[in-house]
Amino acid sequence: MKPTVHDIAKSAGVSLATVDRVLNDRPGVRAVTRSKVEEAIAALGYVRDLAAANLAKGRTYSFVFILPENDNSFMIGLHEEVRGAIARSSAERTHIRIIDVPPFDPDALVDALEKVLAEKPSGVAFVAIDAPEVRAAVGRLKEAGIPTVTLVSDLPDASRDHYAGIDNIAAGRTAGSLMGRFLSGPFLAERGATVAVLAGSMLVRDHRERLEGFSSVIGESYPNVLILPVLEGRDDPALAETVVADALRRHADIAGIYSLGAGNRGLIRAVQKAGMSRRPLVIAHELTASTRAALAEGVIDAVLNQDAGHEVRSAIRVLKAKADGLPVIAGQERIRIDIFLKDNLP
Amino acid sequence: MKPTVHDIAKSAGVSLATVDRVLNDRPGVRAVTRSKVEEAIAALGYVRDLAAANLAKGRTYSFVFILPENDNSFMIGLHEEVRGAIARSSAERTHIRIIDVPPFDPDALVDALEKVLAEKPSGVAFVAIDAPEVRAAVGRLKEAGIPTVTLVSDLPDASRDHYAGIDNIAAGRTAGSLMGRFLSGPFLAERGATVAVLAGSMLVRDHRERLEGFSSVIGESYPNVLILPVLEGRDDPALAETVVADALRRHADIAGIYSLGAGNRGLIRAVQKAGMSRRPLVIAHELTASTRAALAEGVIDAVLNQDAGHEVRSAIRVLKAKADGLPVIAGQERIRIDIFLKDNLP
DNA sequence: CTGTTAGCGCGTTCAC
DNA sequence: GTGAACGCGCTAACAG
Repeated sequence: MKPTVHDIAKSAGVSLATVDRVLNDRPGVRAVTRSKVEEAIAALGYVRDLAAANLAKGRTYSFVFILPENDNSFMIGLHEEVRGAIARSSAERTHIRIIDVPPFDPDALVDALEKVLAEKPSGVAFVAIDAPEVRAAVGRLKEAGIPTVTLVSDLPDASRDHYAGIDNIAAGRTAGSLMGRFLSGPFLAERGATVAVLAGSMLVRDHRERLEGFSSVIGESYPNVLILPVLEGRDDPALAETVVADALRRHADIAGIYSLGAGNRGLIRAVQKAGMSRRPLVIAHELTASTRAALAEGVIDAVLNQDAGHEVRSAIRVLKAKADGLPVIAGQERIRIDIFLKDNLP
Repeated sequence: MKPTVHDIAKSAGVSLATVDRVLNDRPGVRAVTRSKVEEAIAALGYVRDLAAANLAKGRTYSFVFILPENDNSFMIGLHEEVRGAIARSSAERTHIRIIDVPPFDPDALVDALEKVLAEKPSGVAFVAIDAPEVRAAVGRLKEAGIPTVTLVSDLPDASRDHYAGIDNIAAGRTAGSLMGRFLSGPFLAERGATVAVLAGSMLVRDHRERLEGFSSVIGESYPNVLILPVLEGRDDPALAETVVADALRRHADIAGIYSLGAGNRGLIRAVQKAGMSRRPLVIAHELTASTRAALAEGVIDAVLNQDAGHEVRSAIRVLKAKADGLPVIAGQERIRIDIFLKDNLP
């Protein structure tokens, strides 16, 4: 039988209340008594039953997700995953709330973080914007003892407790590797090839990192590949279509396109309309309805993906663990860079 | 406040015991009373607190994992993951036990399943062998109301409740696609290329399925690629080395190797020793210490992987859910076909 | 058929 | 400082 507080009390010759004070290290216990209890705990190999403890405390975890009200498919999917978690949370003793903030707006994010701080929830998850004010706000949360998790986009050197997202440099490198290898045959040979990169904005950290990874692999391993100046589509389908169409017109020799941001609907349309004799090789991020269809049709050749559902569930698990002062299972919380070809679509 | 059994009892004008009988649909309640209670439950939107219920019941889930005592890295890793789960399970009210069985031995597996059936655990996970006796044994477990999950290798048309593993046909197709695209440049062009396939044994279903997927993609999309007769290495490094070395000697033009089973240490040695002017393109399964090193060094070009940790955790979650009659989160239980290049190694 | 009562393992008053 | 007693939400005896 697993030892309980009763066993400890008996073994240490004290009462339940004293054991409890030691367990939750509350004041009002003499050092001698305390160590007696601690010995008993160690000797019996006691592990506290968290479920029973939470029941007795009537504890309920309250988590807040701060999400940008972006209207690209990925962010919409992320919202949905959080809503799914909310729907399920009735069964677990967990309350989750979403706060929407305007995208790419550090001040709005800081405002939201401040409001959250006042509520003193059990934990906060948010899509970070890489700005000093944001880091300062996170610091205040940490001081208040509120666990924080960054979601999708990280806040380096900050005091967040965990990052639930992919390694964007590695993602960019992976894209570069695939691009280089896939191009090797039909285009590269001896002549070299030209590649376009479509980003949302170079102001966002994850986009910068992906570009960095991509460029470095191309530079190291595929010197015959020329990368054109980055196109910025602001994660907006309409704008993306325009800039891609324009680029395809001006550079008839574009052999590949790496889309490292969102707004892929526009990219897909531009490629389809271009009606080139030989389609460029396209590698994009995030598996959505449109990228999935394009992959199946052969308009896109590979999709790198981060599993939003995994990110949300992971954030919740980590926040709960941090709130309880428990360790996490590292392997379970590592967000993979999924690579999808048309052959391994889920 | 979340409604409790007390609220229902009051609202329905009955006692706690009656509410409990209805909730766990136990006999001894008049239909009228029952429906009164059910109405109250629906009206109040009651959801039972599983943690409290388990506490009261003193319930502890007991799960059994039946694993082949194979000594390849993947199976060893799988064992480790289960042991990790066992280590963690002290905190949760869960008991997990491992039964080792000789590999590729249907009778031994059936024996183990029978023994397990006698114990009446809360659930069973096992690496299936595709044989009628095994299916029959699983049927008996189902009749006894014991949830079953197949692990890594499935049992089609059987009454297992869930399969925690990858889609091996899709994995084979993915390998085929990568092989075709990666080869397109340096070799294929117009001349065509020769590819070798190394399997463990064609008697195992997952190996057969991978080959099937691989061959069909090559056949459909890369008619210039010639697949040599399958080499069987019995998942044994020494034998694998022999057969691969032999194949490389006899076919100087081998441009690619797809290793769809285990024993990759041997394959890697053979390729390294061959000292060919131009190394064949190698795609293998399962990320282990040796395949990881080979990937980093460029001896292997891509590794398809199934996350053993995910499979084990998923199996446990599913077994628990089935034992409680609860639904699972489909997205969380889908085992991905991970693709690793040297750039996205975890 | 139905209700009463005593716990499950733990946290929290209150007295002592 | 320390201990006894009650309750969290639920189940499991045992009465009636």
